[in-house]
Amino acid sequence: MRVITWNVNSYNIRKLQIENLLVEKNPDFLLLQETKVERISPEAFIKLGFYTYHAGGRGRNGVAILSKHALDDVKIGFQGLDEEDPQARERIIGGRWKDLWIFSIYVPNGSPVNSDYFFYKIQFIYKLREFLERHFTSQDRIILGGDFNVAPEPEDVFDPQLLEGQVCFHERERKALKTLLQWGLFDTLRIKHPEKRGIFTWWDYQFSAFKRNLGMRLDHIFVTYPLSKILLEVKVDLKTRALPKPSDHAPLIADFEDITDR
DNA sequence: ATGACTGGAGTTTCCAGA
Repeated sequence: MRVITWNVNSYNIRKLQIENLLVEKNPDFLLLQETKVERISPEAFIKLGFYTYHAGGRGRNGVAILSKHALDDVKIGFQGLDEEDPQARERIIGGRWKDLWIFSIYVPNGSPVNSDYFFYKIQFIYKLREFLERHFTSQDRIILGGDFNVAPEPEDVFDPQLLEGQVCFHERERKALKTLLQWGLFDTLRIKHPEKRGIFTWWDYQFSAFKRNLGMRLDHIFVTYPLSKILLEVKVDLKTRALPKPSDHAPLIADFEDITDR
């Protein structure tokens, strides 16, 4: 079973790259963020053998799951946040296949640091933990994939001294993310690559950042314990980031043993 | 040379991204 998460930075611009990724990488689930559109027409993906689940808005945000398997109990937004903020409905979509729950998540960017938006970002992450507590236990099979807009550790940014206190690497953001993980989630990339530096999923469009590998690891596939035990490999798809007209994020790919009924 | 990017909205320049 293969899961890919990718912040596409505009569905319209990246549509062909998305189709190529489905064909070449053949995932069971492709989680998308920043579709920036209200609607995604499912026809092209049906032809490739994928169901489309999308929650988006005009011009920004937007999350989707392209799935080989029909999802039941599709959830959009979550209680405790979307009453206060309609945008939360464009930031999380999930569904169930057999006893597996899978979510595509786009955490707010939060810039600038210490603005209202920054604290909304922090609150979003804590509310996400409350959402998990309310609906699941850490023994359930759950995959949370997406753009979390937080680099968890100093190893996850190109220059921790330079970036300390900046958005996406601020102490408060990292603490919130740690609290989320402590509910019972495992960072799949670090299970397979515990010590490696310089593994990133986002590079600025400016400053030839990709070529110089000046990036951050902001996109994650987090899973509960039962899935961590059947994890096979995790890697960043650098080839897609190196294409002409790329997203500023690269796809992150996690492979698992096929799940069995239990 | 002291810059340098991309996408969307919507009309010529601003906002957001991270």
